[in-house]
Amino acid sequence: MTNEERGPARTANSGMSSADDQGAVLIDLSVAIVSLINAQPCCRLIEGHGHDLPRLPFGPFYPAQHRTMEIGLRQWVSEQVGVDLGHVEQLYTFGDRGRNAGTILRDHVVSVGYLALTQTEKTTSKGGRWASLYEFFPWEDGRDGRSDIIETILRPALQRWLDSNPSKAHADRINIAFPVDPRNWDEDLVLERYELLYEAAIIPEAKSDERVAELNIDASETALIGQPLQLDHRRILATAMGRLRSKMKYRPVIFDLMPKLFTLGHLQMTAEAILGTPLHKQNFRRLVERSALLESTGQRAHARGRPAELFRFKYDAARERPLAGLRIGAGRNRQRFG
Amino acid sequence: MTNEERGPARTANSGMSSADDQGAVLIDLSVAIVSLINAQPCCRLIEGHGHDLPRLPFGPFYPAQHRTMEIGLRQWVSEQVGVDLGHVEQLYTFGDRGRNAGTILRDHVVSVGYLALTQTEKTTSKGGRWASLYEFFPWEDGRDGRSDIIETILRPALQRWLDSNPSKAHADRINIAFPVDPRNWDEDLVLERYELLYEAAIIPEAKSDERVAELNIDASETALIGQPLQLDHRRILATAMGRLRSKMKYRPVIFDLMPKLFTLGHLQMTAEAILGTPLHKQNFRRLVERSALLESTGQRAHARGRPAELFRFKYDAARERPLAGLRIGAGRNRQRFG
DNA sequence: TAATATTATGCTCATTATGAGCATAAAAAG
DNA sequence: CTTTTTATGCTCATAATGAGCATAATATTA
Repeated sequence: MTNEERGPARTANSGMSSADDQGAVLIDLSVAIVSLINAQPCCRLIEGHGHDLPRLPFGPFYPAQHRTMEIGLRQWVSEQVGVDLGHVEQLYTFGDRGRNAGTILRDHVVSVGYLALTQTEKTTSKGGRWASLYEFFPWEDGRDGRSDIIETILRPALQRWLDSNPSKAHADRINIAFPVDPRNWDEDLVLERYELLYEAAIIPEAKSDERVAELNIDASETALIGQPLQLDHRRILATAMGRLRSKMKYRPVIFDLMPKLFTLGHLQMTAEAILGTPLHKQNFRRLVERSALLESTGQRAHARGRPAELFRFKYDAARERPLAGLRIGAGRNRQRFG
Repeated sequence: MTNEERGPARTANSGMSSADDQGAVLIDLSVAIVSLINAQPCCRLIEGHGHDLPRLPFGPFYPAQHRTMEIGLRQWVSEQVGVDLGHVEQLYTFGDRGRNAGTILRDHVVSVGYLALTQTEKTTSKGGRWASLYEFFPWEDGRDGRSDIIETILRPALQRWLDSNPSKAHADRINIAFPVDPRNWDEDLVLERYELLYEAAIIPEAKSDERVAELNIDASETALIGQPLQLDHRRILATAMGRLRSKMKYRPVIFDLMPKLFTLGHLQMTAEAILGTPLHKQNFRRLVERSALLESTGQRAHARGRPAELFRFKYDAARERPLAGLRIGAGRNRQRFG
């Protein structure tokens, strides 16, 4: 009879918080709080002090105090960051030792990453500040055409990496993450792109990894490829951004970023900001109308140009079928920038 | 200056495994190992002893020994269960205290759930046995028409729950999870259905929850709505099944369940077994051919009927675009059972 | 051996979803 | 009053999808 068949002995008998238990671990909850500010998708950031880089808000999870991790998360975010969260979603649990090497964190910390959406008006702005997601991933913003740094910095650096270590698998990954034909760009692959750049030692955080010797990029170029963060927070942010982009297409989560009343133009601007890609206005309108997720108020918004109708998110419809989001770009490849 | 701004003090100074640290936690890795056996999607199960229910394989994570959780998982699964895993994917981290109440587990255990795919031939079958997923979720198998127990047992019980606690939100959830028109059945919603039945106190495991008073269903019917598992393992299994069904549609993970050579009929049977729904044979063939994920060997398989061509998974194609899976049922509602 | 059952494969057809663009409307800005 | 700007309505070609008809090639069995 193996130990497995008996069940995990350590949990079945006495206590488990004895100091010499080799499995004892602390749990941190890290959260990417995303909101839309001035047409930029932003996240909440806590300033670093001294030599420390900025970081995401994170706090400990005390299982004795909170029935679930999400409850704990909502509470300390509300208290310490001053933000009331809308949609909250668990992303991934990082137990990777290498990524914390050489930092303030000792071993045995596992961090659970979360994505949270909020609307800026619901914020009282206690701890930290808002920063655009594209400060960390400049190559992800393709609203005004694909960023130059892809061709001028990233692709050459990736090529150097590939040359020093030729492999068909690596070449394929580069072609998927950063396709030569921009029509094949897949905006969901935020994490895949980040991990590729990390593995290729282009991202400065890779220096902390025990498996990486030295960076594959000049110090002068480092500033151009995005703001680094503490620990693996930039990775968590990449996970959050990828998940949000992907989820937007089949669940109506975007409305957690919108105010009560909004125009279709505003909604489209929000979608474009998150996806980092321009959308065809008439088709976007058709999509939204067909989704039946909105209801029109009689009112109209006056800004520039022709006044637009003000819509409201139809909560009932959302509950009836949370299945249908805005299926943006679900189908064939569209032609972008034309 | 709040504690948040300073950074988590407890991680910044001395040790963290002191016995009186209120945040110390043990981490268990639980895994749904899925394989296809006799046209049934199965998972590896460890028998319970005495009063214990069967359970999923799970083992402790020792951060000092394994660089990542996945490495730790693969190792003890290989040693203790005797299975070499193919695709491995983290599902969710459960820190929910309520779900463990009244069980052998004390507080402060957080379990990280995994989905793993394997091919039965790679198994040496040390610990445990294989059990069909549909033993735990009989309502999910719609290959031969939607199961009777939906109408005879589940819907009446859900209705009783709704009556005792009327709410539009609950009514909507029922309609989404168990739509009256079978064409609206969404096979991905495995977890949503399980959680609904759990909340409605139809699933026996709900008895262990500190928030649930008594079951909403006769003891005589309990046996018909699936085998219960220890702790929250049935929930993990539901998460795994939902994730697998959903992922199959955009990533070629199904090939981790297939042998080297297979016919299109075999592939379709596998897809149907996982999805729990019949598929149109000619259209399935068209889909697979268009995906360009397969390459034909010259060989043919002789069984009953006309011999079928044997195919092989084209590993290169997969690497070149792991983006395209078998987009089964990605589009409009198909007519099932006609 | 001939008929039948069974599985595989090729092909058509109608419908819908999607990408793209033309044209017009209604306001603000100059 | 003209220009600019944003909103909105509509068409068209093409690709994807659901459904089914027809035929091929084998095993099974009467």
